[in-house]
Amino acid sequence: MIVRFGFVAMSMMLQNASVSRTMTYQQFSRLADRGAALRKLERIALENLEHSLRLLKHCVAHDVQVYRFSSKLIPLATHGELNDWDPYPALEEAFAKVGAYVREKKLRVSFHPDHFCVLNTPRPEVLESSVRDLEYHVRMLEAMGLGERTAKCNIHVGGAYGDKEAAGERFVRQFAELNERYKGRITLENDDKTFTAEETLAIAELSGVPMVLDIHHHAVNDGGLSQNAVVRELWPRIARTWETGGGSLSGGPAAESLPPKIHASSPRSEKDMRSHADLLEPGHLLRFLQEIAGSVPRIDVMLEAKQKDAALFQLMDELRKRERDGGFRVVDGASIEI
DNA sequence: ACCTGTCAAGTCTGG
DNA sequence: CCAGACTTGACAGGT
Repeated sequence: MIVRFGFVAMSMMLQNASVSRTMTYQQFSRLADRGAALRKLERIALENLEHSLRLLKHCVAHDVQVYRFSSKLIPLATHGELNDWDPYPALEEAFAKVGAYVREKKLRVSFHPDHFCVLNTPRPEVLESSVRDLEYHVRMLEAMGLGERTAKCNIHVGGAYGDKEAAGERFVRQFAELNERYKGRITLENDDKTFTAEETLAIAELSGVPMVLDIHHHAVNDGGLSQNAVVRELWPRIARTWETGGGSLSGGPAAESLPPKIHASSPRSEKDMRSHADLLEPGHLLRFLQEIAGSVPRIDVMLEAKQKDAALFQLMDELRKRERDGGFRVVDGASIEI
């Protein structure tokens, strides 16, 4: 099984390469000339896109093929007071350039809309803004020219609202009502407080979307399910959610589908088990990979460590040291065979 | 140059 | 019903 490692958004190694530069709404609204203010937002977005391309080149230079874009590429993009603003004429070229590079280098990229995108909310106005947030992310992938088979938006199920079962059912119901354009883009990830891996998987299966297993979230929110049971009972089903490439309605030939993806991070400390540590302690991840090694030919691991790319390269250093008797082979700067 | 409170957005808890 | 925590990178305004 080939394991590729990736990281999230920013680099701790490149200087002056922020991919999340922004402007507060208060600052925006203070500018007298609204047109000029919008041009300023567009210039910030262009800078974020240029830096994203720099990040991708940095990835390629170090064999990294898995990368998650920042969600903050276009500042204030989904703000209610800016509904009339279309930033794309100014950004089309920059997005196309990023997308062309992704395709040329065959990178696997994604977005992770954050906790404001809650598709299982009981509040209509929150659902509406969640769909707007989804539209924002999907539109960026489309502007990059990346198809739904390869470029996804990963989200969580959402809140429990005092009745987790009903909340899960509401996700399935409200997801089913979404435009096909969004459905084919979504992957679902278990979270660290509410929806466990088992619960998330059931919802992902009903919705026909791939599931991203976060093994750190599972460790702190396992719902009483042992690590063994995850490997034996859950993993084969999780792997199956990836076989159609996402969405039973939009499923295509398996050859076009993505390898399963998991998230890995280490707890910050014994007292603070949920927060992410600076680096990844490889023991837990290696044991998990070892146990599922026969199940799929490829898997991608998104590292969610505070030190981002630096943590990935530190991990690879560590893996090179353990290679001899670790039961795996280091393939290149960002992948192993296990 | 550096530090601190704040940021558009949601949910949960505790008062 | 409302304030504060949660969480994150970066801004904004101060020294």
